[in-house]
Amino acid sequence: MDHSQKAYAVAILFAALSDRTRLRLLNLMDGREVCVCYFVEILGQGQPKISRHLAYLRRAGVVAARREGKWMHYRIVVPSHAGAARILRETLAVIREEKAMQTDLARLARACCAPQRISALDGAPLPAQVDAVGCSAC
Amino acid sequence: MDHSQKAYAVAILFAALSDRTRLRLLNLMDGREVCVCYFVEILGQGQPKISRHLAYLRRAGVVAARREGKWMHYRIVVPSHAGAARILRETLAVIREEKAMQTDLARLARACCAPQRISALDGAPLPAQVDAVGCSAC
DNA sequence: TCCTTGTATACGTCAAAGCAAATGTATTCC
DNA sequence: GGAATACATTTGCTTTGACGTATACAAGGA
Repeated sequence: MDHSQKAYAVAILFAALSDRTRLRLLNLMDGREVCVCYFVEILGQGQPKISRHLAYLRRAGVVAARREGKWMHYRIVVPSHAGAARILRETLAVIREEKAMQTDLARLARACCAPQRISALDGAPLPAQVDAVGCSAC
Repeated sequence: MDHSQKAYAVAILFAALSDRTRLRLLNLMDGREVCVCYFVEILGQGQPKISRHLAYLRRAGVVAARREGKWMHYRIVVPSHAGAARILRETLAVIREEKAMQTDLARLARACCAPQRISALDGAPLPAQVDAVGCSAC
């Protein structure tokens, strides 16, 4: 889906960013490609709920998914609308400063150190650093 | 209402910004204090609709209202949450570049030149420049 | 006091979006 | 091939929000 030419691009981005769970997901994906099972573990919320919010972000063109065997990896994509890209970058910087978001990241880091100690993550691919790129589908 | 201490401050701001009409209103208020009747005239939408969106922005702590006789003036207030303030500033800068937003501003400028030629604006107080300030109620 | 004007809110309707629980699908392991 | 795993989607329900219409409120003038 490409909202770049629409005058509504900015409003659509804001709708995607107007939910706490989605902001937490984006914070975890900031600079990383993360497997769904990590989101479920870190946020401590049901898998269907996580999946629904990821689908919302995907429809809004804010994240992209990649399949690797049975695992799905999500990463942030830079919106093709330049203004939306600026706002997203600023947003990520702002939420990074929140205590709760730092807690999420700390939990992610800790889980990555010993994923085999968390049964749900045993065998799952580790989050990997990525550089922000545009969506290949756009 | 003070959202500054809530972890939800950013999500609440985004909800306020996720509507096209509200973005247009904010764009018109950028640097100006504007009377409701001008919004109705420039956007060409029903007065209750405008009023409801202004109330939404007020509840979200993004704008403040001031009464002058029977006229109500609205202006942007800088959110007390520092991150929200940054995002709002960035947002205003982004939408300012949109063609449609510039058209709105041009219509506002033209209406201000000869308000007496537009019956709905005859006698109404002109928009006046303001500098962005915090909400006095906070 | 009544009337007009400017603005706000209430009401009813409709669509979107949130959640939990259940079900479906794709992939891997044995 | 069959079970198990990892996600996605559907279902049913509730909440939220956008809209138009109608009405209430507030201020100023007759």
